[in-house]
Amino acid sequence: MHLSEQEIIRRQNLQAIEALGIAPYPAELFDVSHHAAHIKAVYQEGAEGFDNVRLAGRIMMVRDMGKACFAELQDSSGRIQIYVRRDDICPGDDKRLFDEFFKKLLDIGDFIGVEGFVFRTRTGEITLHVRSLKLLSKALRPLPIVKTDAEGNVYDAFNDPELRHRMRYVDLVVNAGVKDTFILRSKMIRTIRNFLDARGALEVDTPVLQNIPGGAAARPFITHHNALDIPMYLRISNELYLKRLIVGGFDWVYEFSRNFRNEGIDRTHNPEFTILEFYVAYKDYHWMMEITEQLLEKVALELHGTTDITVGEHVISFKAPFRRLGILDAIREHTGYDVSQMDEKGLREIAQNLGIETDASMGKGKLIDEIFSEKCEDHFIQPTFIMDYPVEMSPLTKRHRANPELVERFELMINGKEIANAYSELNDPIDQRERFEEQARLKERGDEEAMFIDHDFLRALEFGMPPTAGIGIGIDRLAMLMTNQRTIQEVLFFPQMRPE
RNA sequence: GAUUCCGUAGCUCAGCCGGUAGAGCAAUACACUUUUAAUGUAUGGGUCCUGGGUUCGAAUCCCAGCGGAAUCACCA
Repeated sequence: MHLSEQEIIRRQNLQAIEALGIAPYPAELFDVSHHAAHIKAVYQEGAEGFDNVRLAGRIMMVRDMGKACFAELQDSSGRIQIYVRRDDICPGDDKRLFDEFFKKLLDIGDFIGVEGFVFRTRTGEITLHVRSLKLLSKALRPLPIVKTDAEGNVYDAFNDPELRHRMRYVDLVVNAGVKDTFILRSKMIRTIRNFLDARGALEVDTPVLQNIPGGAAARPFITHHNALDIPMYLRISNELYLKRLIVGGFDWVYEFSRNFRNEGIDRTHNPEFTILEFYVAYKDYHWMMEITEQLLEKVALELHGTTDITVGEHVISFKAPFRRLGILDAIREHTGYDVSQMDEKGLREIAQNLGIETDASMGKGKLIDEIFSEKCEDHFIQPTFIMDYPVEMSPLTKRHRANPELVERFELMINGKEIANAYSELNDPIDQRERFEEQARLKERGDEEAMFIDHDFLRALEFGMPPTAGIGIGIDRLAMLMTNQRTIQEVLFFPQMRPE
């Protein structure tokens, strides 16, 4: 095992600490009474309750002044300065606890617990004057120290994405703001959960390991069940299970579903990701648009106190209602072509005029989808419901009430990206069987993402499913918007990477 | 999966017309009793990603591999 100079020194310090009779990893609890941020927020001179304060955290910086030191202690809430004077922590003749242990053997990154009283230094810094100090855990590796000056300039930032993501624990300790992103993500999920629960929705758990990976068009991860000796799949979607629960008589079910798709990794894709799905009986996709815009408006308000959210160069308004636009109208708006009455041949010509590569396998629906995603999608920065997709692309969606070539589907576009996908759910079991059979034909022709036929799901539909609206909302992408992050890796604690 | 760029001290980076490996922070030692990213002085620290090749000589040039980033493809 190769150790750097600094690691060797820390191991020597560890041994020296033990030689002084001090436990480097004590077992007993340390009774924390306060947190740094709270003290800094509420402390006033002469205030009660600040004379027996117990804090615990990492030492992040030491300013050595000889017989006294200033140090910065970082706990889960933030940093606070502590003042350690030799004669306070070593009242007798034996000064080793300060001269040896504190000044020489403690390192940046070590966890300590301190007890003392809060005061304000002559430069105005709220500080804990330490009366006693205890080592709680010794750190054997040096942290990359990031410094920030009074103007907010950051020096020596720990900013290599590979190291930050592989060692997120270090990233969280040293990079201010990383924690805040994840706290905001958590608050976002809590807000959504509260919103749904308040309306009577039931949070449910459905299988992650599935026999048939249904509900979406994607390549699954395959595994194997030994006792049953059958292949199993990590779910690409939980859609078909939530619909079974609607068949069973629940009015509104939801699940934050961790899905797995065996596809590329880039700044908007991770092999496992989270989608909120919910299904509501007796509703349609118009109702779903209303509840979705209310939900997102609520999330923006809870997280930021405003509906205007800054995302990169844009300010995005989450104020409901959002714009609604048919996909064919969107194409007319951004290409000038009216494709509503066109046949496949006409669509192919237009696609080619627009510089889109086409091939013979593309049907009408696929061509419309291509034209939209190549030429239109990027333009929808403000939240927009794109509605009424071609039927070919949507095997689980009810046909449009007024136009049988379309389906009652919308995708919510924000910042040029799809954030949500929703339908009036197909509940006609005969139509559903035909659509599955069409998918099966595509699969036989080599389309790896075409859907499997799920006979049990068809059986469920044959028992009868009420008219239902359903939606999937990309939680990671929504978190990117709400935290103004440009990569999915920044909103996942441990994004997938190649093993070291 | 394709293309381009990158990989040097614990961290951030320089060095790359081939000629003994550099800086700042961090570390070590000493001095300093209230400091605010950076007190002063001194010191130590590197399989220059890995493996091959060219060369008298490679961190530097060439090839392959590994890892990362960006763009594209697939997808949410």
